[in-house]
Amino acid sequence: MPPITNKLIDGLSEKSRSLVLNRCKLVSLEVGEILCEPEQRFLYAYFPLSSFISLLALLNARQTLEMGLIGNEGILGSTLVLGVDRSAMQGVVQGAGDALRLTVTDLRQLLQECPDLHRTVANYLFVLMSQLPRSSACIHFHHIKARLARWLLMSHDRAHADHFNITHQDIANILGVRRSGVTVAAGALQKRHLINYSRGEIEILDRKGLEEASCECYSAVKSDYTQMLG
Amino acid sequence: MPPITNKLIDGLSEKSRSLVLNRCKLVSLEVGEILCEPEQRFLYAYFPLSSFISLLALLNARQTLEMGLIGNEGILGSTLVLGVDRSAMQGVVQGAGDALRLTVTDLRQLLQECPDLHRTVANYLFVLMSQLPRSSACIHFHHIKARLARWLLMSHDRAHADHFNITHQDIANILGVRRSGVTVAAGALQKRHLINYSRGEIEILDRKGLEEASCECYSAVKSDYTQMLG
DNA sequence: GAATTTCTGTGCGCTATCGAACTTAGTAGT
DNA sequence: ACTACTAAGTTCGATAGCGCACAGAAATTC
Repeated sequence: MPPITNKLIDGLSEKSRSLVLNRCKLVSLEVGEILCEPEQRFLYAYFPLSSFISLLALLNARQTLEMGLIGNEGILGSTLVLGVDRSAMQGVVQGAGDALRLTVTDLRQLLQECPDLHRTVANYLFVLMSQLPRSSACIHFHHIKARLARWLLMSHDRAHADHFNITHQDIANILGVRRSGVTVAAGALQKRHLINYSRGEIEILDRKGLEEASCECYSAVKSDYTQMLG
Repeated sequence: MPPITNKLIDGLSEKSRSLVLNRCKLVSLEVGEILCEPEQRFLYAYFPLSSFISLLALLNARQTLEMGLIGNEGILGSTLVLGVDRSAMQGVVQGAGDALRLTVTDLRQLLQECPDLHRTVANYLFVLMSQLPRSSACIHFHHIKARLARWLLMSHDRAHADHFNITHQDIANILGVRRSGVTVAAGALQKRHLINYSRGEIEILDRKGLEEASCECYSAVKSDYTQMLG
């Protein structure tokens, strides 16, 4: 199995890539670690490798909603291309694993030094914000089962493994629904042998089937991404 | 009554302001005019004056959702600071009136020439995208009546008048609900003497009352804006 | 191995909203 | 003045998801 790299970094010129990698520190992220808080300044940017990060909108303690996922196809902290070192959402580690960490000041400097890095991060930010309207519409118009299937597919892509750990309660916070609503939806997917789970461990059995159970939003967002970032 | 100006332009240095205004053309926008389509390139950016513009997420012909409003506090086309001349959403004129129009190429050049314009538009784009998670959560968790009250307040701010024109059907498309759902919600607000309407003309009678009927999202977004852009 | 905590399954009544239809009331056209 | 149209009011059954509560099952702690 080849080592997992970050696709944004992979796409850079050799020169930029080495400049970036020189400033990066390999860190290992734990599930639940909070990397940035809405409205507040952040100190580090992260290029996920095997880890992935969830972007949550927090309305209050009980009402939360995931607006995006960042895996090794992206970067947490892309708002720095706008010169803003604040995040609009909470960034919390959803999948444990490695990431490359940069300080905000280093990334600021690199964005000036490497035009291709600037271009890449700007494009990524645009893709990320383009997803938000789609996510909103999906959350509003689509049913829990379809949304759950979509979320499982997105996580599967970023987890680089057929199984990952998360409880129904955590999924409920991500989808903005009741825990028992997730149990019912997940039970339906399991009955169809699309997934398998027990006590916080989910296994993906049938991607094709999940894609059918999911709304079109999964493939729509995915093709948006490839169109913009190859 | 003083003439309505654009606040982003007002905040620029004299030099930048005149550079910008030299490239602008005063245009008058009609309700329903479509200024940009999702995914597609746009040719002009707009600084609304007395007009205002709705940003719609289009899931399909029947399912639409407003994600933001741009009045004289903003600009349509802010993604150009990312070097991207595509919009993530559909921009459609919601309030008739004037706007200052710029070509994409002119704005591109101005963003390079005027650092303060670049800073301003970058900040505005950040505020705009910060609103999206809040809007999503609001759409998902809050009731139609509160969302309608919020929308009326936001439109009132940008219409610079106590009455404006829109039908229940159009509001339904904005809120992503049935037309008759809007009728019921609007009827309740009218019964409380907060608004008055008939056949596509809405009058705001009691702002304070509307603020109470609305969710906290109205004031939250407003204070976000002033914090970032003064 | 007993006690406690965490995760999951399930049931029940409730409510906001839906989809669809039909009615009433203004407005505009000729 | 008659017609046609568009906007708004209202009803009705259906339903997805809610809030809440409780119970079983697996893991963890002591």
